[in-house]
Amino acid sequence: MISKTTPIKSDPRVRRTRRILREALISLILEKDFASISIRELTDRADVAYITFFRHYESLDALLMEVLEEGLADLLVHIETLAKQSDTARLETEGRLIFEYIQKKSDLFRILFKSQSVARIRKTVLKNISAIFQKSCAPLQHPKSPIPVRMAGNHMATSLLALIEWWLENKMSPPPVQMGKIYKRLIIDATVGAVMSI
Amino acid sequence: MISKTTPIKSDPRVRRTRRILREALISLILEKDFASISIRELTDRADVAYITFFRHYESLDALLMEVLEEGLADLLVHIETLAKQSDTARLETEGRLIFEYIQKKSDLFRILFKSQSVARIRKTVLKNISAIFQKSCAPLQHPKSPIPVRMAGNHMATSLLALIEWWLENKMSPPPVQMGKIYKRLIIDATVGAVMSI
DNA sequence: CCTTTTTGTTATACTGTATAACAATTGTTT
DNA sequence: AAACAATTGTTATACAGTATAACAAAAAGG
Repeated sequence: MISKTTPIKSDPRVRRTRRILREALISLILEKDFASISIRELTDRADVAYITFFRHYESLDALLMEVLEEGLADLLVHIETLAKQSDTARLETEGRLIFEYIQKKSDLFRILFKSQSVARIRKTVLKNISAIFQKSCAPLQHPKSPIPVRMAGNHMATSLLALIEWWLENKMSPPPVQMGKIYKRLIIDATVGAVMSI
Repeated sequence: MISKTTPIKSDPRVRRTRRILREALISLILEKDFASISIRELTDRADVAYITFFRHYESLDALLMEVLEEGLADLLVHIETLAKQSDTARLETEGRLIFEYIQKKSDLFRILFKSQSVARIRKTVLKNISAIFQKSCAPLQHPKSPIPVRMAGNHMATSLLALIEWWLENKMSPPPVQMGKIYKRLIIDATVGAVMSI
């Protein structure tokens, strides 16, 4: 039996099968809703035996998780470097880089927002982003502010994800340059302003 | 056969059955995840014949929809009266009323946020709230603002829902009075400020 | 009290998940 | 190149959950 928790295997057959299954799921999920996809449908698309799926993944959810985690990991890196900026010009540039990155991997982000069944994964991403913002927000906080730091972090994180989702639904317009500016004003400046005063 | 699209029926047996099914779903959904609830489980809990469910609803989704729509309708009314306010004092009071209302119907809102399968319903609620904010935001908008009105409305709506969700997860603390103030500053003032300038 | 409607009981078809046993194929090692 | 090990494919089967049909029992309304 193959370990279902260890995706890294030296056997080329295993790597091939897992890759084919991932690709098949992505192609299916961009066509129809995740909840309506069956394992049989997936293995047919992947041209792989039905039972082979179970030899690698516990469920479709687990496969989807692998697909998303694979691609979403470095979004956090982008946001982290961005959150550390305090210089206005650099803040806008880093904001632009985020939206350019999303543009490049838009298929993946569409899946993250479209699928109704990835709420759990989305929540994990949210928690990570929120933690990053909290760190950069804490020193700016007014000591008597009525807004808790955790709340401010959550506000910025959810706002960013919502902005990204809105942008994807609107055919990625306006372009990243302008989105960088909007991001700075609507999320960073606005929240920091609300948090700095009493 | 009973019409599945007309919930209002004079027959007391029908009203009773539908009410029992709604209550059974609520009690189940507060115990476990919606996705893991089967129709058999529901009818057992409701002490109703299995087939009776299909005589009234097309799917568990449809039943959940009815449960949520029933209770969420007047949240929109609250938000609408709130969005029309421009007076600072009244804005905070109306904000407080929203969170007091959520406190009263917290079970319902927990379901809205908890269930992974209600993304569609949540999206409908979001669209409605967004439309309300857009209307009240449009006249304040600077003509040369880089932020589209639809984006601002979406930002305020998602922020409000995220704030409510965060609040429920944090045992409804701080109390509604303070949440009203936070709402005003973090969502209304911050967004209006971002939208008014160039 | 009699008719209509709803609900319950039982049986059945169907879809999708999950696993087992064994054959066929592919990769690795000597 | 041959031998061995691991993976994949084929076929069969058990099982849970959805969905419907036919008929009996119960409840509602005139």
